[in-house]
Amino acid sequence: MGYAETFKALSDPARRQILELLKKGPLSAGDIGSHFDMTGATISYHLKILKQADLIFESKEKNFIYYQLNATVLEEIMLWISSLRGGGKDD
Amino acid sequence: MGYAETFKALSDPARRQILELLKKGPLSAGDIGSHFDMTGATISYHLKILKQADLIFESKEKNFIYYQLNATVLEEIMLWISSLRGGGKDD
DNA sequence: TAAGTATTTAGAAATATTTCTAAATACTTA
DNA sequence: TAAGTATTTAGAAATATTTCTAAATACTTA
Repeated sequence: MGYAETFKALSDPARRQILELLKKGPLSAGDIGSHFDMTGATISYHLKILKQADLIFESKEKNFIYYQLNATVLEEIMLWISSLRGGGKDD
Repeated sequence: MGYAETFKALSDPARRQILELLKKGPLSAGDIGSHFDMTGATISYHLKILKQADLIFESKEKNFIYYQLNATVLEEIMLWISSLRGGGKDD
């Protein structure tokens, strides 16, 4: 909720990479963490930022928490950027 | 040069507003500043960030420095976001 | 219930960001 | 050249961000 939150979330390389991983499908926090050289606590922090920006959502299953990409907010960002470029038009 | 720089630049409300002002055409640093409740030095700082992110460029004329929007980087950002949503497709 | 696995939360330390004031630069015109 | 206008740079202070370690929570299964 709010462009600042979204852009700030997207400004970190680790968080962008998390989104790219999630593009292929849901992953648990642990799975995500295995791709990074960071502690689980730090991964958890980044996931929280992404969650707060509504860029991902979670679903709990058994002992895991699975994270998924949420495309809705990305659309809004695209619209904002579009309006900047063309004044709302095509190009 | 680099998504981090671009998204970081876009994460600040004042900087986004500067881009929106610039959408209508070039403005001097002073003109831009008149829209904000900040010192000229702070405006200058934000302009530097936007410049470094290649979101704007400047042209000197007389005693003024005029700033203009640079749409090129916005395209790149749009592509990155697009690839996240659809894997490169339409939706 | 007890022990184990997955993840988050709390708190601290290091670093980055934002803003200001004061001074410096750059250019214009009298 | 001198004085004025526009803008940036330097340095400091306040705040925010990122990362860690240690502890807490939540759930599962023996």
